[in-house]
Amino acid sequence: MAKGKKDLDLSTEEKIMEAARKVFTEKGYAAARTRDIAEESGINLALLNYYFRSKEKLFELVMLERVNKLFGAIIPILNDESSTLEEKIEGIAGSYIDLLTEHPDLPIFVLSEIRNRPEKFAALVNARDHRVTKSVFMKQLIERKLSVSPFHILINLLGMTVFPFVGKPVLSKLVGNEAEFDALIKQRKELIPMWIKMMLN
Amino acid sequence: MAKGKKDLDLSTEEKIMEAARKVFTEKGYAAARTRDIAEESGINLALLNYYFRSKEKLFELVMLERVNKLFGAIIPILNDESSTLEEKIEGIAGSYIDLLTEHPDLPIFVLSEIRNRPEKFAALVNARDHRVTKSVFMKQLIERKLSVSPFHILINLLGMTVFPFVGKPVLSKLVGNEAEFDALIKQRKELIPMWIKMMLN
DNA sequence: AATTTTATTAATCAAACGATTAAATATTTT
DNA sequence: AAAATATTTAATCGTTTGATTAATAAAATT
Repeated sequence: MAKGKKDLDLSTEEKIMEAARKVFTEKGYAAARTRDIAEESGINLALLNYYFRSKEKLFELVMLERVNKLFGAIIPILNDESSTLEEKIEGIAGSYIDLLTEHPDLPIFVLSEIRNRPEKFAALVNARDHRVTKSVFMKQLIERKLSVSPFHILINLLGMTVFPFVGKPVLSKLVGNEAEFDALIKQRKELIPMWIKMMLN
Repeated sequence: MAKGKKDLDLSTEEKIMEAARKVFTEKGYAAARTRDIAEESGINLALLNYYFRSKEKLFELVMLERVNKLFGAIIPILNDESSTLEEKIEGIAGSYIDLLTEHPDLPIFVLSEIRNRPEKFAALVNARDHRVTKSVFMKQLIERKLSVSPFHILINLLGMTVFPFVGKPVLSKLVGNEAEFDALIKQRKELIPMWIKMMLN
């Protein structure tokens, strides 16, 4: 075996990954130090390079996970052949709000890292591109013969759903405290589909 | 005079500020190097510290500018005593889209820096807090006796307006190219007020 | 049991980076 | 014009940071 791991003891390797997820997501690539990750996972600094070759490589793995998580939450819904347009709208708002309630800084992490180094991460997005653009969801929108581009509806759905999390550091203070803000967000699981459906006429 | 500048030749100081705006906004605080800023402004590295004491202090100035720009675009509109609710909605969508078309990475810059160091920048937001919360706009929303919290309307308005810029690196690829995406955004100046007004009933 | 491979540690390297210093040049004040 | 102050430069200092190395411990293989 090339490297005698991966059978049972993902232990050390997985401890590093877990710490990497946390530190990278909290601070972003540039501000995260390999020593932070080592300390967070309770391992020796050299082990990070032993298992992952470099900070950069480790980050790429974390980034890939995050992008997959972000796209993975909607792509299956967008492409479900058996659900109606309305059901998809409910599904997207619902599952995204659930996901982002658990991982509130997922979108801002991914978006700001992509913006910091677009060349590097363009491929990550492009690879998942068509599964949105040519989705059943988009076809169903087109069938409705809207007076505006279907992309507007998609942008509105994502904007109303995701933006509260992106703007959370600012918005939660406006609303009051974080608990009140979270309560508002929970309400939006049902409100957003209602508003979006209004736009379909 | 304590320091013999600020009469005519803001030249050097302003050259550094200009470069700092660009480099910080492009890369974020952590990834921006003082040497980048020096090179970008064509000055000697030591001048940065001579004029601004430290990278940190220089950044604080840039950050303050950015936050002011972001809030400054809506606070006057939110608090205009003479305009109707509907006019304010049109004004916010319009002026924000204009501002962000010129400075597309303003929101993601501010939001990600606040998220990276919330303690440091909490005060910046708090100071401008009440001018949103207790704005004429919010009062006008309350008068409408909506079935949902007025904050939902504010979040929707900001979400639909700002999110396209936050998500631009991803969304513009979905839509096609950047030009098409910009065209869509331009349409939204009139569409967003229409959608928001629908929500007021 | 001996040997080879894998895992882990402490120490350290080299480059990057923010910051400072001391000297030189320019500008302002007297 | 001389003196004082402000501006600019080149060189360099001290840390931080990603990465490596050499030695050791543990595990797997023979």
